[in-house]
Amino acid sequence: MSEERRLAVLRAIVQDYVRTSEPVGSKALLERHALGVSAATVRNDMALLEEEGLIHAPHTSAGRVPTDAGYRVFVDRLSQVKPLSRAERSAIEAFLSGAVDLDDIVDRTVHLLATLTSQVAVMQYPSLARSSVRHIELVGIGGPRLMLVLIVSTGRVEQRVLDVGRDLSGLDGDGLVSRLRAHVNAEACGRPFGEAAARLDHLLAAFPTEEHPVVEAVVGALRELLVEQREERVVLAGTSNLARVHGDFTLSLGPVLEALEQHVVLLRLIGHLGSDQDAIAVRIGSEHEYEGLRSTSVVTAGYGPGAELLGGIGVLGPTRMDYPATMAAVRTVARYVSEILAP
Amino acid sequence: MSEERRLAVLRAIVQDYVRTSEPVGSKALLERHALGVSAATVRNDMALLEEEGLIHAPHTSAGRVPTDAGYRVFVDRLSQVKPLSRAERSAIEAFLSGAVDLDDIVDRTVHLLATLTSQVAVMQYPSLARSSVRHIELVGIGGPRLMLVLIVSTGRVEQRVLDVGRDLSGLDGDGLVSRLRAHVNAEACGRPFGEAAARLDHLLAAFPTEEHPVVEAVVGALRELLVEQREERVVLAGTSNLARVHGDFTLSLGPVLEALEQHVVLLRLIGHLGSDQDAIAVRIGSEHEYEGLRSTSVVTAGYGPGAELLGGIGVLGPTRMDYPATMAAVRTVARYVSEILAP
DNA sequence: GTTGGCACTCTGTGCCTGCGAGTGCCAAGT
DNA sequence: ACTTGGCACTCGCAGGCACAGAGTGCCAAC
Repeated sequence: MSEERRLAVLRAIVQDYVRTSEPVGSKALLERHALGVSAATVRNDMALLEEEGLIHAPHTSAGRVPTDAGYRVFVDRLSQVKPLSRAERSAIEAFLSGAVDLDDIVDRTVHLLATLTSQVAVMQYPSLARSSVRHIELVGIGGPRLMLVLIVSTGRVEQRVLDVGRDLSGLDGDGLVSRLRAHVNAEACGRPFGEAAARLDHLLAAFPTEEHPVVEAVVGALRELLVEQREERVVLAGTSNLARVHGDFTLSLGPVLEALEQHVVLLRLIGHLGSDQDAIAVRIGSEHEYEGLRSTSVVTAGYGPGAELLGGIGVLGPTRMDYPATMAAVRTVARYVSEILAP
Repeated sequence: MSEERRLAVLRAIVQDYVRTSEPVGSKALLERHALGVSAATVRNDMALLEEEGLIHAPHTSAGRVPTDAGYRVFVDRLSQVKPLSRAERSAIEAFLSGAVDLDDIVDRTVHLLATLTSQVAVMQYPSLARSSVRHIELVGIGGPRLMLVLIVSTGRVEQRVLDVGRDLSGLDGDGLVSRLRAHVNAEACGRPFGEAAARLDHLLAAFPTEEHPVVEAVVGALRELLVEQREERVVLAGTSNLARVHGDFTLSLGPVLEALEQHVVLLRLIGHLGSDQDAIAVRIGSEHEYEGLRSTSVVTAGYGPGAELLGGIGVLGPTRMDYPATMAAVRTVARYVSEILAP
């Protein structure tokens, strides 16, 4: 019994099962794959694979189905990411480079990935925490209310309205707002979030005492925006693709849809990738922490210009998915997004 | 045969069917509803109702199920929106008033509505077209690139980066940007979109000829933002509730999920409401234009401060839904949102 | 116009059977 | 020490059948 052939059998089983979504038997295997041995031998190998926990028979006398562990071995040792065709690559590039906006980039990317893989695509917005401040804008919007706009190096914009407790609409107010704007930008512009937040502390000294309440309100709100690195947004597309897979296999949609709604869960999913830029992470079925996703697999990659990691994108589908193709799609799209974000 | 009683029978059928989701027979009806007549009489009435197309028997000798037309009659003539309890109302108010942000308001609203009704909730962002300009900000972000930020009266922010074809980073550039900012705001601030866009045309005259290309680029981009009233965003929540209903009834999820992904479809759904602020619109099953939604019903209402209509919210569920309760929830939430957006 | 009764028509369920796919194991071959 | 062919065995699944139950439609009587 060669270890090598046994793994070849596993590979064949995974490939066939992904194609047909039906348990695959020894005979069917021989028809589609030139293994050079007889059905009986394959059966012996299958028995061993089952003992190792890599495949599993739904009932006595049905074909075999890969287990999560089986897919794991397949992904780690038996498959290689198959590169996309030239045509696909240029189509991707064309589609993505048409984007006008950060929102638009994100939007196009998830849709692209969803169509490309016919599965659910997820993308994390370029993370605030890892970005720097490009500009801060203050705008009086009537009465004591002030709008803060924070423009991030990635092109993302965060805004918040706050009440400074004093009417700013007069000329005095305008002057104060202008001075604030200048000082705030001088301290924060171009710096990464953590640093910018720290430097804002020294700002108070530059203003007369009677203006301190206003300055403090503004600085406080800005610190919140910067430090809190709040709600990292996630966008997804292709949910309807879930219905398709639901059709031909027992995948209860409820828990999965719930997971997709809970952005915290999604962020964990995408966030937990290694620091390595080019690595593709695959989480398979029971490997998931979140219970509702135990019947799905997720393929993720990080993106960002150069070695910097701004966020992650990924694809979610049934454990029975075409891993090589999906991994290729995710990797390629991640690369193009990185390029586009590179300014 | 009194018309009145026949409708009472219809009402009873709808109520029972909504509760049990099983075809309701004449005998079962008598047990739960005091109609004061015998089963045979009910059967006669049912036969007539069926002739009118208001109910329908899945097979000979199963109970009856309301048709879409039946639901229509029920909604229009047989039900009244049942007001929410005091406790519910104050819970809603508390939850919504905790919002800090426009994004947050929208987010909380959809989630609230989804939980309240256990169905899918949809909300249209306060529409740009019906809003006015609060402020426009121009920010040079290095080289020839300029960021436009449009702040809308509802608190929404739209931004776009554009290339003006000339380096703005020097002192000259700063001056130009400042003048542009001042002029643009003078023309557009406080005006509704259409008007603001029109007035921007006269701007060119205020600048020396050599600056015209830059001014034109900026004005062009602004016009696009204002006029194009592009992508009106829609947010939804509660998708996982679809799985529940899928469980106990034949509702193929695929087309519905597809519809939910196509924001254009959703906008149509919500947008097509009468101009009347307080009206609740109900579209039932086959009344939908979009085919994928033919097995669902949608309850929508408009919102906005005073008589102004800023957008719509709605709930989507199976035709077999609790219309009075859903309508009550939608209406109440719409009112609170209007209040919150009022200031 | 209402009621009770009766025959009829369905569906859903449980049970049995036969079929076929696929396995496990064994004994023989290389 | 593997590999191979053969054979008995095990299940799941589809089809056929009878049976019970729910519900209707219709009719004759009130």
